[in-house]
Amino acid sequence: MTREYDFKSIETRWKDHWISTRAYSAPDFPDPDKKAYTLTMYPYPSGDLHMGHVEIFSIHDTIARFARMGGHQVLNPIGWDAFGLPAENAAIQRGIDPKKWTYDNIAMHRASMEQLGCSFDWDRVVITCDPDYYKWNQWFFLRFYERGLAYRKAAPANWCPKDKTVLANEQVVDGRCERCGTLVEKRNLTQWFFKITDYADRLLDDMALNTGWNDRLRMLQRNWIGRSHGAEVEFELEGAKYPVTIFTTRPDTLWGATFFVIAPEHPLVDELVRGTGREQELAEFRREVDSLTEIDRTSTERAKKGMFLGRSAINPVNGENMPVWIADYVLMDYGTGAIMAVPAHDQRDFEFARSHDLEIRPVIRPPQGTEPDGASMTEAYVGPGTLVNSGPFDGTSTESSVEEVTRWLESEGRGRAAKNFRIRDWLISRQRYWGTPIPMIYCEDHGEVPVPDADLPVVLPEDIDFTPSDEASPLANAHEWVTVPCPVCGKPARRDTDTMDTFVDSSWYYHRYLDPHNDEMPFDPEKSARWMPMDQYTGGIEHAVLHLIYARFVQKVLVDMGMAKDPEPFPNLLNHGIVTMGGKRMSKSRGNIVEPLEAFDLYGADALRLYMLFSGPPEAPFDWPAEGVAAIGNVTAPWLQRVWRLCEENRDVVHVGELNQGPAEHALRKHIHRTVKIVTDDYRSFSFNTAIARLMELVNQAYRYKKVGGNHPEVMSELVVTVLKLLAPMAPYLTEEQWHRLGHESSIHETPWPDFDPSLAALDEVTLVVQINGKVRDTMQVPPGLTEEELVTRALVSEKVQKYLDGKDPSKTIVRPPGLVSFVVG
RNA sequence: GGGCGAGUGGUGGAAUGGCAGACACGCUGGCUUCAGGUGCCAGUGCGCGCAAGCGUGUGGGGGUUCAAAUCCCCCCUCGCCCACCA
Repeated sequence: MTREYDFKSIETRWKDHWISTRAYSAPDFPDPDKKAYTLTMYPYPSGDLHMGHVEIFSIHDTIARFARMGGHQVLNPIGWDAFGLPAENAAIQRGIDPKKWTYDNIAMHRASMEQLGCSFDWDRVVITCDPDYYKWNQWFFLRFYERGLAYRKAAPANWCPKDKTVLANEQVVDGRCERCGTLVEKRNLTQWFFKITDYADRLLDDMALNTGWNDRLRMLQRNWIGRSHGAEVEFELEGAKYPVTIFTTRPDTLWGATFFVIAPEHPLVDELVRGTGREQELAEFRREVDSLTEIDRTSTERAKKGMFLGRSAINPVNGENMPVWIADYVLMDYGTGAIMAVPAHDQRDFEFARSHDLEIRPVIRPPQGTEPDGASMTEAYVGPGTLVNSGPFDGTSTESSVEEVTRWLESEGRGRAAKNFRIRDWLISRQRYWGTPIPMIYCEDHGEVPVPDADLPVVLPEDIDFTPSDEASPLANAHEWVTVPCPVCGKPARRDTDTMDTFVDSSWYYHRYLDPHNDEMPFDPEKSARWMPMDQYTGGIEHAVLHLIYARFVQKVLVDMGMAKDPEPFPNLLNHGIVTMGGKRMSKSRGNIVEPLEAFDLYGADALRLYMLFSGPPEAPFDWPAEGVAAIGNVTAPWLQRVWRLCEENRDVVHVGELNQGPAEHALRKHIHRTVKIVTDDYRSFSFNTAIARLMELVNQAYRYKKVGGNHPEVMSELVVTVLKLLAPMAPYLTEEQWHRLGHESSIHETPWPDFDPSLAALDEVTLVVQINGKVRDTMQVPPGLTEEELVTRALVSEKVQKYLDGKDPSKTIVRPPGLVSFVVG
């Protein structure tokens, strides 16, 4: 009796069963040879799950379940990135308690994850807004402070006027706030930083250890860290007490330096201008620069503005005087904020020299042609060549000149080899409420005093007015909380009222899963070492320069603290593409949301999972078709029905007697074993769409076999069991249900992955393709394993081939076993 | 301005030097059905042809090769990253 595939009751039943039996709980101490730590980036709980989550969870859960069936002990935890602005904004706009809002959303998320069939270990949930978690953010902050890796400084910071908080450089995209798109302003503020720049070299060099990263991600990080090699050179400046250091990647062009430029904000500028009578002019120039937005200021389209300071600098290589300028194209926060200008060989300097009538002196002669002439050049020459007008280095090739000049500078005591980085220290202070309080106290007598470990956590006060303002952080409104005795002297002091960037939370959470209930330490390094490094991480490419760079940095600090052993935490990372509809990110205001709940209701979790997996490779972006959820009803839902019926119709087949196979059975068995081989490879390379395609072919073949009267019990039994197992990681519910209907007591997800018999998986004929002059002229079926001579003989038998050869002998014959012969004739 | 990636039927995609379009969706026709839906079967890149077949075809142009979606050069389009980065 065939029963309908009632996915609703099946999915609900198994979901509850897996939860109540804690089916996916992992041990603390796994067998080192069998452990597999699979993780997906924890979500931010703003509302319920959306289709982007569904895609990543479908991919990720398939990977975790495949590892489990492959005989691994799998740790597959989940948690929530629960601090952050959306909770606070919901609170401000709708008067909801941010904590309640967050936990309500987490509950919705969790229900949807369970419904989707995610094999998470629910005993290890980590929620970052829980004091048991953020206590350890504070503990790490104090350890960083002790190691000189957390420091406070006044600096121009990126300020988002809408969110009313500062942002890290990584959170500013094209001069705008990454979250809300508002133009970012610069503000001078005293803020806490983590010294990620100390780790810049290691962050770059250790990337080689991340063998399971794609090139795109590597490149994004490399660009962001932005290491360049060159030299630091010291210049004496008239009117300055100390020499000024510049960084250049082209020390070999030093003899072509004809002026010196400093950033307008450089602290030295006031000192230099004092007494030159140009103070008024300077103030005006700065006002003009200040009035520009960051976007305008850094636009290469704009003409470069500058002002002569009335001072000169001495070129250390030849003692020449060069005029000192300030110009808006020199940036305070890159390099040293000062440059030597070589207009003949740098396009920016060239443009500036032309518009301000400064000398252009070529010092590189191109390999061909003549020495450029400064007066007639139309653009800077940046190519290779031979040094000229360069004192002792005349005649040196640019291939070696950078190195040689640097050595010379070092021996003369005028400079040294240097590296420069684009990456800035990580600004972690936020002037917002819903985050980890920074555990520092400011005392009139003792300055900044760390909160003693014994007083952790510094708990976020509740019931305060958290409306943000331009003047103070919301926590400043918690007057009773702010005022605290100084840990040193006991006199009244004030707490830091800023909270930490939420990326601090996510930079070490993957260790907390390994010891989630520890109240003595953030995690026991022993326990962590049993599961780390992570075996497979999955997440979005949008975190390429945010989470992934911060977490790698913190991991390296953990190594230095002796709390971790692996320099790289995530050697294998799978990036999934973004999910859109009509090419646009789904959002309520656009009305282009495809709802997971509707999909669960109409087609079931298995059909939804399978649909996401079948739509293309995991890395590719995924654009929902216009029909929305209904697409599932056309694609994977009917196919699952087909699988269901196949199982039901063959449920009663049992092993009976000898395996007397006819040719049809033999062909079908071969198909089964070939499918196991190919689908297993597809799983390993995350090619789930083709794995599903191969399973569809096998199921089609089974229906065809039955249609012609095939009914061999053993072969059909093997087929049904194999299809169920190969499908189990992707469609966990249907396969579990059918597994039990076949009479098994235990879960299909705990059974071993199927093996294949290589002799059955091998093809027993191959298609021989015969080409003449590069065109396919005939194909024929031949046994595998023929020698090259035999293949040629077979090819020549063909009438079509003979027709195209037209009696001529091939002038060339190429044979590529197992199935290609190519003739070339006259 | 620099760098990286992509461009294949009506659609999602497959093939990474060796039969282009696997597997699906859609569409067309047929069977089942009172009908709709479901289910099942067949066809489906384009051109000519009743068909067998022939030609043609992976953004455009050129090249390498017996053989190119795949490798190389130029161009176009789209996406992403970096960007007055010294």
